[in-house]
Amino acid sequence: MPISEYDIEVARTPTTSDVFNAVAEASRRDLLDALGSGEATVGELAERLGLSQPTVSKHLGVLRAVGVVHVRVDGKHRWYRLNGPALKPIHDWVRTFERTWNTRLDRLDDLLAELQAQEKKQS
Amino acid sequence: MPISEYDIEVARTPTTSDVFNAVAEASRRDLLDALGSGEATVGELAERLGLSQPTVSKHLGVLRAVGVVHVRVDGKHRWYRLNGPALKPIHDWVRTFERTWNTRLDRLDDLLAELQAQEKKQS
DNA sequence: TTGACATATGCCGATATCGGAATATGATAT
DNA sequence: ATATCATATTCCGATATCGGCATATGTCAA
Repeated sequence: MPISEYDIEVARTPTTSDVFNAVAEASRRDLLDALGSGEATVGELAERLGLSQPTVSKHLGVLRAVGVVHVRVDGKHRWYRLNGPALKPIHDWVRTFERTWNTRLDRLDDLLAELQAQEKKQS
Repeated sequence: MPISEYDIEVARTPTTSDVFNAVAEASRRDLLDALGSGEATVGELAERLGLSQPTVSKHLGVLRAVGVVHVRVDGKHRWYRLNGPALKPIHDWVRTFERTWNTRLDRLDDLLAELQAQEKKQS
């Protein structure tokens, strides 16, 4: 009996369904961290993180599917770069729980400390 | 040939391995959102979210395993409550990318808006 | 003790994951 | 045209997921 394409069974949620799932894997978080310092090539990332090339390509594929990285093709190289804003949904969600570990004043402290650090840098 | 207990194969990362994995599932995020307004019972949560009782119990089990919820036993009821600080690792990680979508001034705006909202509430 | 209620647990089928190995695709240089 | 380098894709085995359903555990009340 042919299975209808209409009744899809959702067992595990695909990693490409949203950013939360994509980022659940530690290696993928490592990749994003590595891309924080700028564009990088698949080979570079593989060496830096000690992962095989296919593994890195696959992980980048997932990250690309949810839009958290972009690619720039350059000859036989592919430069991957971070697309931070795609992570905002996570930030926004977790932020609603911030009050449970931080008071408003704590956050003000954080902000001031940061401004000071910035001032130092620019002087 | 008997398989040694020492060579465990890690295919998919278990949802109980860390908070990131636990929170990857949308239903579990919904549960945490629901618990944001205070303690709740398994039955209450099941009805509020339109999930079956076993499903809720299992999800809460995962959330409890990573410490993001705590339980209080009360007769035949079990009151689950949020343990926000367990979400901090997520916040801390995603925060390092905040600069990619928010400028310092944007965040100052956010803070001020929040303080105003708070003032309104207390007046 | 028996029964009703609240929750946890076990088993199942369908499915998706992850890394490894092999191979395909694609671009550049000779 | 061919060899080489960089990356993507496919197939595989082992494993974990998720919801449904049935059932076990545990608590209170009559």
